[in-house]
Amino acid sequence: MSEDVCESYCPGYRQDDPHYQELILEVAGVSEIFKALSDETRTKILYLLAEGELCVCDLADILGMSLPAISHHLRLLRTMRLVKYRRQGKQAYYSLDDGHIVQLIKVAQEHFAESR
Amino acid sequence: MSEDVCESYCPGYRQDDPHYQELILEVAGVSEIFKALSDETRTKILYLLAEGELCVCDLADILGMSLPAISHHLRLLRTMRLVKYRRQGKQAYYSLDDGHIVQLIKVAQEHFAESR
DNA sequence: TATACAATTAAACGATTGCTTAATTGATAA
DNA sequence: TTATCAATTAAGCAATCGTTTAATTGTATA
Repeated sequence: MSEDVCESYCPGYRQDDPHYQELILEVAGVSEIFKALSDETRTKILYLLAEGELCVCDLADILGMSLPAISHHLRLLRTMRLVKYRRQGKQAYYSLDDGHIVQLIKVAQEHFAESR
Repeated sequence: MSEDVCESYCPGYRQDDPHYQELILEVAGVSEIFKALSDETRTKILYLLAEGELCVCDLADILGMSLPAISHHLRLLRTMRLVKYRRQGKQAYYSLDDGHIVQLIKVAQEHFAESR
């Protein structure tokens, strides 16, 4: 809890300064987006769909995973409005619903490449 | 497993096309970065440190959490080379080691704001 | 010295995550 | 209709995660 913090605060930090509280409000909820991308399978799914729509079994084949596993991830991405789908016959074709996400992946990609 | 995929593949997808395998290699490992940001506390820590260095007890005070909890998160961010620290007296002052990360947070912030 | 305190570490826990297998739904084709 | 197959859903499970409490380390000061 916040009771057992040091009593001699660091220079530059004022406990009564609302500045820091405003800062953490700015990023509240943002990590939800990162949570969607924190799983490698989901990052790959989104990156693949950036090329064009794919059905669930194709994704399962490309990623070497089971249909339920992929379907599970797609449901999460669906509820987050990151992907959309259309049914055609037996298949369900998934595509990106939010193109910005791929930009986010590409930015992270650059950082990842630099830090090697 | 990849055995029970549909045998009638979707139009546009060729199983023997190496293109998709190359694609998923491009993003392999990238989700590590997102994992670091998938926890709201860690996102807030990085965002706070973008303003300037802070010691552990200040972070604990600002975020209303215990010292061990904050220390735990800082260790993870440290091993990922996202933050660095210097010791001065009893305190340990943490600061950003990778400024790019904040840019990543800000990009996500825009997307988050747009999707509301 | 001895005491105080910031910080880290260790152990333990409850909650969440990602996968599996099995059952179910929905749509096409025989 | 019946059979087939893509996709989803449900239940169960191991592994991981984030926190807590307690113990430990390291530094400064009385």
